Amino acid sequence: MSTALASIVIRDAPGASAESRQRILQAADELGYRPDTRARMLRSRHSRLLGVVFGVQHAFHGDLVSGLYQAADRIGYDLALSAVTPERDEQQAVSSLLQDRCEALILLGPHTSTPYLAELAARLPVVVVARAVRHRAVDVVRTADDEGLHQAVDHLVALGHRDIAHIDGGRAPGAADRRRGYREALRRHGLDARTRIVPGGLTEDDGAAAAQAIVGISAGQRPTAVSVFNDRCATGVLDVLRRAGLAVPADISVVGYDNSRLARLSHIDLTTIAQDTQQITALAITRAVARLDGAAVAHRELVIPPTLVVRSTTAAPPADGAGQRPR
Amino acid sequence: MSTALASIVIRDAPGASAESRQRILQAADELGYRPDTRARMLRSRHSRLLGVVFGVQHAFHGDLVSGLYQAADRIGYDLALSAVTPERDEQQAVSSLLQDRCEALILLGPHTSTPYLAELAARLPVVVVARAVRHRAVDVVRTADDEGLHQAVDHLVALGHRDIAHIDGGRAPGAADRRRGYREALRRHGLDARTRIVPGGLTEDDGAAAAQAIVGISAGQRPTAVSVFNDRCATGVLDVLRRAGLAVPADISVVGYDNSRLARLSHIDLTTIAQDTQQITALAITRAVARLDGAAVAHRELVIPPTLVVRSTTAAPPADGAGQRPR
DNA sequence: TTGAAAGCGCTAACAA
DNA sequence: TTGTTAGCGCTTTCAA
Repeated sequence: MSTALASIVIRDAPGASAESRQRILQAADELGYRPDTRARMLRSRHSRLLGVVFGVQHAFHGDLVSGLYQAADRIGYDLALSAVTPERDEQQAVSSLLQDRCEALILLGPHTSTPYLAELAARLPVVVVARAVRHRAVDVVRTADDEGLHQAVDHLVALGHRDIAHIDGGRAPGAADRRRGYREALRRHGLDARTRIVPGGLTEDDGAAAAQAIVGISAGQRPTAVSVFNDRCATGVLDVLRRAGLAVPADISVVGYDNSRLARLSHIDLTTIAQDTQQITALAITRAVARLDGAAVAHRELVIPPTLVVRSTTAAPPADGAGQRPR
Repeated sequence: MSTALASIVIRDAPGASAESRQRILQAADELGYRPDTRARMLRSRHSRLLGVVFGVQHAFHGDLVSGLYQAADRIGYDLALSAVTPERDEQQAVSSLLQDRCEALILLGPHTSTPYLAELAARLPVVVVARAVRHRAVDVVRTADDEGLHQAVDHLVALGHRDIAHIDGGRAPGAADRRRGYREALRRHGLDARTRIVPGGLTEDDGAAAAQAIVGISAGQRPTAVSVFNDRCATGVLDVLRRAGLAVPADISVVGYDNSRLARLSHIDLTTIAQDTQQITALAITRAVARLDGAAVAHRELVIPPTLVVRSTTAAPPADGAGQRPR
């Protein structure tokens, strides 16, 4: 039995008889043989390894990573994870993946500059997830965030709300699109004049601060509904509103964004906009592999529609119209 | 210039003149040379790579991963991350790391059986973090969880509480020790008779359910303080208590565990027991490397004392002694 | 269908 | 201090 023949069998490649196959497989099993990934990669210039950069603190990235593992597994690719932490920035995370000889990079909600991403994309295929990037060399898979806010606003308007505020995400990936979606939706409903954007952010604390501002508004002037940048921020909002004695949704409705595990918790039970993580992750993997295979790609940017998930933080505005005219 | 000389310079190994050093470094820079980690590992039988298995949904694991990166970086080791997700179990996570030819494994709060861990430890050094494992081949770095609950109970007793319940973590890593610590501390204060353990778990939902049970107790019988398995579970508890109209800490005090980012949020501001993640991660890395170097190890298990962090969810019990006698 | 031989990019041992 | 040589464990020709 030559090593070459063994190689064929182990890789499940064509060109070995059924008999040899069985014998080699059995021997391998007895010896506890494990192919050495490094040697294999060294020789075959083809690692079947996709690098993923994610934020270790982001619950939503966790959901994406789960989906990526599944999608990669289905087509026989492996994932190399590299975390962004408070002390480890995206460039460090990327550079460790490059050393691992990944074939392509998948970046979750990266904050790095477009020029840097472009430079990276010149070296290997780069797929950015959950953030818009305007550069012809960078592939993007993201949710139609403007559409998400249309749905949120439409839902609230259908419930009877006229005074809807938006707590935004500042410079976070996706924030600009969501802000724009909010503005457009209000305009479509002829509510432009009531546009109110409250500075927020990604975290619970950002939401808490924004909610303080809203609580500070006199009852007659206060919005009857708030759409919030993301679920995490929305939980901060919920907490502050309730502690200030405002009932949700009786006094004020709240809509989140992401449909993260947080939103699904029974005691939070947040109405939110769900990003289709299964599809997003599947497309990200497919796209990365398509680039590796040199396949032609029709659309550089894949924009996935989100869906509204109604839970218990939205309802009709107070019957006395507390939010619309002074009592 | 031979490749061997170049190798010496690139690795920053002794044995090259300052002049060659500079010339080679400059040439490498111009060519955009990056050493191929795989080839390097293949040759040197020594990957300087430590495998880490973590739960992608665990905020606390995120903190640990951050610390591990820092500690590994300091001694020139790299980390290979492998996530446990709802669809990817620990064994899968481990086996992908083995293929990557990691030199040692660091497992964060693993749920796998001791026999499996032992089998693993027979192949390469295994350091388990944040869970007790009784096996001579497996190293452990963990917090003195019983001590943590002593501190929580001591703090509450010092504030004047006599009726203190514990919402436990079931079969989660560390839960048994915390339960025991709670029991011991009550006994030490002569409060054995008031021992009350409420079934809980790791998640917000588990906490919410446990809190419902507490809310259901008639006011006179209700504990005036609760220590909770972890911060995540405690946030569920807080939410349900407050919604039921119980003020925290005025009516009831709550202590969490972990000092995770969650506890530090301004609107939660949870009194909690801090695990020393910096020290735990540093020791985990040190220990793994010590095993690789074949160093003698005095104590297989490193148990780190936690510290109490007092925030705003604990205070003296209600003046009317509502929790101690029927009104 | 099988085996022999070459070599992926690097490092280690040795010789010059 | 530098260069030569061999080989890590695998895959890939190519010839038998």
